[in-house]
Amino acid sequence: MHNLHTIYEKLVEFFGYQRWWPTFSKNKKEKFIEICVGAILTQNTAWKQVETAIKKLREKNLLNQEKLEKVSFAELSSLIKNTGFYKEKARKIKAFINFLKKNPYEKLKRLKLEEVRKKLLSVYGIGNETADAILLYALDKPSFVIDNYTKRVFSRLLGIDFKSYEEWKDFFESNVKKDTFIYKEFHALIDELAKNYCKKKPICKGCPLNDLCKKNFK
DNA sequence: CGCCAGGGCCTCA
DNA sequence: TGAGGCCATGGC
Repeated sequence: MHNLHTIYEKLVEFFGYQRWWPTFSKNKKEKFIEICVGAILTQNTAWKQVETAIKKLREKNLLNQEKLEKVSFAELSSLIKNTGFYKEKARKIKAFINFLKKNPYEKLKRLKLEEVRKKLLSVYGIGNETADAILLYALDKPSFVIDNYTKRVFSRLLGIDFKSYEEWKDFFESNVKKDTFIYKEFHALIDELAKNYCKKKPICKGCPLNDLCKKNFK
């Protein structure tokens, strides 16, 4: 049993609450769509690129189910071009919108986490991380999100290295209090640490977790 | 110029 | 079930 809460609290103290997922939309359903689309667009892509693409979609008033269904593949892919893998991502967004026709927001909110997770994973372009991001940030269900940043930070920090996504997820879910707010913040804070300090080439000077880190790069 | 970014699918052992 | 190739643009 690792006390991950000590790490969590140090991160909160250092970076402050992150209030993820960052969105422009205020309307509840638009926000839902924006988070899901953003989760697809950010696959292996810097968030900065996603912001500009989301802004373009928003300016064209495309951030709703009906419009995203109608918009042509060519227009959609051109609007998200800057995020890379743009044809793949346009296809993925279309697949997700199609999924929503049979599984609207209200239904997903009502269903149990595991049931929704299984459904999401069956959609083209939604893998483990994207599914968990949608569950946690778009549907407010306590599903811990594992990304490459999480693996990098914690393999250095604790000297652990699990093989599968499920093992990583289980590790966090069995060692962190099952709380949607904490799951959201913890993941966001891990990413913040990874972007600013625990980079591929780590910058250990000034890292808030220096005294806890096994690697202790100097 | 090369490396990297809030992954996932497909193929092939 | 795991490793490797592929998708691709933009920031630094």
